[in-house]
Amino acid sequence: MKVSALAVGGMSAFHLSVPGLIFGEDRTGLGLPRFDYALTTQDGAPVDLAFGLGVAAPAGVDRLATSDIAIVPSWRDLDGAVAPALAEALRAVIARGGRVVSLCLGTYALAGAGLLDGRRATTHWSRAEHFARRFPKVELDPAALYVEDGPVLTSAGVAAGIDCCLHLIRQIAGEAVASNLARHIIMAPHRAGGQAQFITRPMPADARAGRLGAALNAIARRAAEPWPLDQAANLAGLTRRSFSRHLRAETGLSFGDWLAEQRLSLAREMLETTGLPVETIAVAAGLGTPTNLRQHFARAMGVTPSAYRAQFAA
DNA sequence: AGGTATTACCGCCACG
DNA sequence: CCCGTGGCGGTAATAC
Repeated sequence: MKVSALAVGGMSAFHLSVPGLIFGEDRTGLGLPRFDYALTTQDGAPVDLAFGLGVAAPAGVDRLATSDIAIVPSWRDLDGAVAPALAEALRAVIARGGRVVSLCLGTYALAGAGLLDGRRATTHWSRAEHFARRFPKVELDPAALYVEDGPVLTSAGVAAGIDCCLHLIRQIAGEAVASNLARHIIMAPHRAGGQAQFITRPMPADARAGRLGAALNAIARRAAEPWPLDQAANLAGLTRRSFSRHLRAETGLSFGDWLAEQRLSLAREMLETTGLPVETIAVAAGLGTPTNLRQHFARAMGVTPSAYRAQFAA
């Protein structure tokens, strides 16, 4: 699978590193496929990034155009037009059945290329107002971590960009592999796209640090069991009020939503890797009844469990 | 597909 | 005073 990221002059190397972290390194040991990953620039010439870093030997837009996944990790000229060659390359990716992904301000490039007209998208919150004014035809969701609409996937700040790339990995290689990779790069197991750009900590240090993090890990590991709020709070050594508050500050979610997310993750994994009936999976994932499972699936994923299974198998 | 019982959520405020 | 905490309780959501 061919994956390319576009570097533009003056951008931060940090943004540009995100796709490389996910697609550029050999992660076959974690169950990922081997990606053919490369950096590109618009004219194929080297560019200088911010802070004295640079890209020495990039490929050109033709490489971008023929990729399965084309990623634009940032963008600099927020008021200028997108070069026709780049716009054409991005459109070509979609025309060939590939996917175009933006991180952070990269959404400007996709919008400028006309890829987002009539579609839902997100970008960094600090530019939401400006973006909305410039691209009124784009349905901007300034609060989301990432938004998927057809072949186009857009995301918020850098940390959300990692969530977004993990989302791609989940679609490519499945829930188990994606969680594995998330653990490996010390991210929270996975944050759903819909919520919470405005959390206090973009890189959730809940990764095994602190009482809250430790408790959440323990609960996530046994998410299928019943977890009354008081019991969960107790495990963290907090009152229910403080527990709820900290959890929201950390993840942007209420405990109920957070727990449902963990259970959905279990359910997805079982749908992907087993042939068990939906009823069994609902019980085994802690979601109780198939009706309940279907409801959560519809809300979070927009598909029924069986459709998800079929889609994943394909 | 609707009704009910249970639980969670979160604004508010007093406290240290 | 500032700020995190913990309890209260009306309202909302959830599960079945």
